Amino acid sequence: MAAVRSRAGLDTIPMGTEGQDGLQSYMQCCGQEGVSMQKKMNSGPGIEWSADVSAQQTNLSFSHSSRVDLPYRSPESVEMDEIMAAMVLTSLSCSPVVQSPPQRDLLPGDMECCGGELSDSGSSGYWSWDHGSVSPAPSPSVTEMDRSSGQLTDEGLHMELDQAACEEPEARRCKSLSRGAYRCLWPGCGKVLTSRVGMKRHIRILHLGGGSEQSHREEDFYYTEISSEDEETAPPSPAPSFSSGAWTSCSSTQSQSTPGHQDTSVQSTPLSQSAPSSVWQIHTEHLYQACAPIQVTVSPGSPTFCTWSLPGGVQQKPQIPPSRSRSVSVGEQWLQRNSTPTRSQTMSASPSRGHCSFRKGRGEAKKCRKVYGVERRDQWCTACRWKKACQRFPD
DNA sequence: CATGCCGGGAT
DNA sequence: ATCCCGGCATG
Repeated sequence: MAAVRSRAGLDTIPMGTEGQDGLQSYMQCCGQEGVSMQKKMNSGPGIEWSADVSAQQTNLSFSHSSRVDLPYRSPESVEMDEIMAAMVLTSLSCSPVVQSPPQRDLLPGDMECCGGELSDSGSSGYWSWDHGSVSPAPSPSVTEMDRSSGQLTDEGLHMELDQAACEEPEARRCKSLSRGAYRCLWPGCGKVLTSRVGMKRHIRILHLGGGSEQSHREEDFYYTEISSEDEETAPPSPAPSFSSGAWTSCSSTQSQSTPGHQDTSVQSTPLSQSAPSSVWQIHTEHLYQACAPIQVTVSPGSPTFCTWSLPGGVQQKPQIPPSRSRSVSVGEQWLQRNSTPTRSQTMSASPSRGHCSFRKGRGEAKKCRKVYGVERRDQWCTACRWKKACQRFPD
């Protein structure tokens, strides 16, 4: 979500109000483009530069994306002049080679650890069962970002994530919301730390050489945040996903084919996985439909894809009261071995439960009403009593 | 018209 | 979640 928002929202604009934070990343990401920018702003002879502006801005918004939501704000606000000065400084000292490379990377580590959190995010409603992996809607945005921001270069990212993870509480706080890493942009450095403070210190000591007041501010301009908040929503496992993009996000390396193609392919192979979910959903919509017969059929009946365990919700209650007459049990048995399998498969074919309300013509099977008659309505199956599709004598 | 059951409301 | 019913489709 955040990614999407930020993508569109050109968060870089409000740099004046954001202070250093906004600016810093702005610069880092833009590399030499920053130069053109500042030149222009300084009311220079911008003819030569003006051409860049548009392109630059687009780039900007992209690379900068993940910063927006950072709760962390540098307390001090900086004057425009100061910012400009810093920009010049940075742009001059940084070679394009160093700046251009990795803009935003996927941290494999981060991706792994996000699985747990998601798994329990079950919610009410139909998809309660595997929600964690299905729901992460934001994932598509990740995909887009990846594509748009060029290649994923992991160089250096792996370096200090572990050690730095325990650096500063403050950084932790930030991390909790936007698990970011910070990459040093100093020419030839590229060091990555997970803590902002740590990164500052790194820059101050190693690159700025000392702890002068001046450098205190400047270090902000020499690192960029590599946010991984995007990835954290990506499903770690090959879970079924109906929203295109989820798979892409967690398989940036394995999925080489074009996105367009994937959409279709999802229907074939992954469908085998995703389909059941829809089946569950459909069958559980009304408990009376998900009762004994269907239950029995679905879980063991389709070994192909139903290896997963059913959630408690699907466990049906003993639907048929003990007081059932003989004919009742017969009907159920018949039902169990006949209709249900066909039914479930048919339904699974339709991915969306939405309007699969094709009314099958009136079946030949006698329903409870006919069998027992209205006068013995209490012997009907619950579905029939509720004027639902008869579950005892399905068609 | 009788029947089957979807869609939706009530609790 | 459970129960019920209006109303439509079908034969």
